[in-house]
Amino acid sequence: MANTPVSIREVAALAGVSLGTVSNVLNHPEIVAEPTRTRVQAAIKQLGFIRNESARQLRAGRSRTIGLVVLDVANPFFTDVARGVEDAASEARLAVILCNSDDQKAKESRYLEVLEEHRVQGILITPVAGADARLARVQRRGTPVVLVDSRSPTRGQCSVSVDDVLGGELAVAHLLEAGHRRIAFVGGPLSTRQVADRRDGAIRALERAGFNAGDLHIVETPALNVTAGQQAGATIAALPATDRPTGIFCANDLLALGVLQEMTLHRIAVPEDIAIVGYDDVDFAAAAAVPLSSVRQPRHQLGRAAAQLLIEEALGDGTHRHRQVVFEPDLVIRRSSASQARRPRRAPRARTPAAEEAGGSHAPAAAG
Amino acid sequence: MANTPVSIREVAALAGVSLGTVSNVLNHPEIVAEPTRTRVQAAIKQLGFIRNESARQLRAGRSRTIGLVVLDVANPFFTDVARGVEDAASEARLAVILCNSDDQKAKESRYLEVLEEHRVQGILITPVAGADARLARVQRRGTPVVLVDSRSPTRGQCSVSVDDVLGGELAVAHLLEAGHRRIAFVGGPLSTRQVADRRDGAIRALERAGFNAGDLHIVETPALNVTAGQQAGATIAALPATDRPTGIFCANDLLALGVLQEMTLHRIAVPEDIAIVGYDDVDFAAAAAVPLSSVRQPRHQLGRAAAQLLIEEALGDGTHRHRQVVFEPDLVIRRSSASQARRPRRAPRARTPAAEEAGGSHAPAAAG
DNA sequence: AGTTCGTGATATAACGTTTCAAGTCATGTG
DNA sequence: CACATGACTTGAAACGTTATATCACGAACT
Repeated sequence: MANTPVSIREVAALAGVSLGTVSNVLNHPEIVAEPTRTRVQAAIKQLGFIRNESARQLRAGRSRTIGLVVLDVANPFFTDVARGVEDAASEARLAVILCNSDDQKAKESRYLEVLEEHRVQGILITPVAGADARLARVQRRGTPVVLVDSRSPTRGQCSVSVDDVLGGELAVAHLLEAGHRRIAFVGGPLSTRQVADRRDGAIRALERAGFNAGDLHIVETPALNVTAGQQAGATIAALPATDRPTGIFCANDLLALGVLQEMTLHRIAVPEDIAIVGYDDVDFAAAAAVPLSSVRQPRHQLGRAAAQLLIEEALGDGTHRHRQVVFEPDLVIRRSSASQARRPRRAPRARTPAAEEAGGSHAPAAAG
Repeated sequence: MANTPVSIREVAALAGVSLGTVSNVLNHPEIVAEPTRTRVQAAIKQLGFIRNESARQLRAGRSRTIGLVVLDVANPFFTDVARGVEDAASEARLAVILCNSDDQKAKESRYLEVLEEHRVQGILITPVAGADARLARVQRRGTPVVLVDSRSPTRGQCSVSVDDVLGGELAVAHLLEAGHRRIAFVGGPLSTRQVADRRDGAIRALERAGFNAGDLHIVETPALNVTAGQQAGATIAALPATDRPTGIFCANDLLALGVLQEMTLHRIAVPEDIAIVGYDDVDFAAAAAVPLSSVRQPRHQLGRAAAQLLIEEALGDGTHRHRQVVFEPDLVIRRSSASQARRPRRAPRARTPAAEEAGGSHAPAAAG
């Protein structure tokens, strides 16, 4: 059954040439005479010869693969990044080994080892917090590293990331422009870089509009999921209508959907009473009961750019300079934050009757 | 910068032993004397030696990796499968090369080639339709193949799948038990094996309950997404209330969410007027406006089992027999199909007032 | 005819590891 | 004291490929 794979040598024997010639047919077909070439190719086909990549790599010193280490393969953010990486890699005829660190230092470390052993061209990684020393060692040994969705503190490597501060600013500037004056930020834990950045962006937007940082009503959540959003939503709904924020910026879409559901439950109309903006623009955002405005990150591009930087560093002419690429997110406006002036056509039917009942207090009171 | 990686030879020189001894420290540490071993290990550490996996593989004949080829990395079904595969693989100290065929024959073919060139231990694949011959060739050349979420027609390889017929039967049996008599199936295209199987399961449930196949109201959709669900929902909502099905089984959760939204839009209460059951139990099912009942597939287990079969075939003692493993899905009952008898506590607040208006016709008329 | 090219094909030496037969050397035995 | 016995260690031969230097040979020149 498990017949030993055919080697270049057997192909050579069948074609009646030396094994060097077969190698040439494989790698430099133009230098071998036409009749010989076809004869060799026929032999390859007949025997079902498949190159042994290990032997090839051993000779070449490095493999034709790159490693991608993400925190969670199940997260759509990373799957989109992975596709971007894969696109760029396959253009350069490189294969991608996708590794899932699960945000665990031990798993990350194990995978870095595996990737180094495979002599990958380079490693793209969203590192687990505090794994800098480990990465520096990998790099020192000669494997290029590019950080994905995190920035290098030392500038000792390339990185690609998205400007989360700008994302937060876009979201809140949009809410302010729509006339909202009492604005809340829902998200947490605030120790997460992304969450903190988005909050800072929200504050920046407020300050640019003449408000103070203290005017942002912050509802910190323990996590970034729907349940946490529901809890935050309940907290907000419990506020007296006169104090309640009229615009909510959530640190991600799952939170936003939780908040949205809780608003519906408490008969607070979205967007009439409260406008909501999420973050990430997940597939479901557009398909939610009230289509969700959201800050979209160029995830695919992020992966592609990261791979390109890596390829430039690994295969380039040695003139490579480390770069920190920062992408700009953009805001996708949907019904959840549609300004009252231009209500979407379907609204009268789409709105729950609850919205009609509570729908009187449209114009949000100015709040400082 | 890109210093050449240190080899076993340099380690040997530093430790003052032969390179064979270093290899033994690496692979059979128990046979080398304690002082020598520690000396070698110190040298390894000092030089930052990393095994060259290519050289190792070249010697060993096969690599320590397995390939996983999926139709779509962004699909949560496959990401969960991938995690299962990864779990089982890492237990066997194997790395996983994850490839995304994007349902394209050419990409699949290219990746199979790459995996064969890497001399992977074996390949786990959800094949693109009609790629059987290609796979057979791979197998003939000695690389074990295990089919994931599809069954082997020839029984020439192992396969793992989930019983979609049973899933459909569970869903519809549940609706029947809750007293529904007019039942619809929403899904398509019916040429997809999974969709057809789920429909057949629905029919089986009906027949077992004494109905005919023709009693199933089939709404075929062009795709399995939210938009298609909304369209199907609109079609159903347009039916006169007396003819309208009271129980809907959707071929996946996205469709179900679309249907759910459309019901809300038309003020048809879920589950009071119409019960909905989806398929896949995606993350969002539990978090939907009305938490969605759904048929859950053991996705993680599917991947794990597939990897285990492959490992058994590739590394086993040669007594391997091909097996077709079929998992059983199970039904997760949530509010979207809660029987009227035991309404959840929150319902009175959660239901839209529309539900009250149309809520009179609870008891569905028997239909055949 | 002898020389020089040029075109193709060949033989050979790596690449870094693992394995295995063969070697060394102290220790205990007859 | 010679010798067998272990316990380690060593050296050399693979594994399959690619690159490089070499070689054969006919054509085109002196």
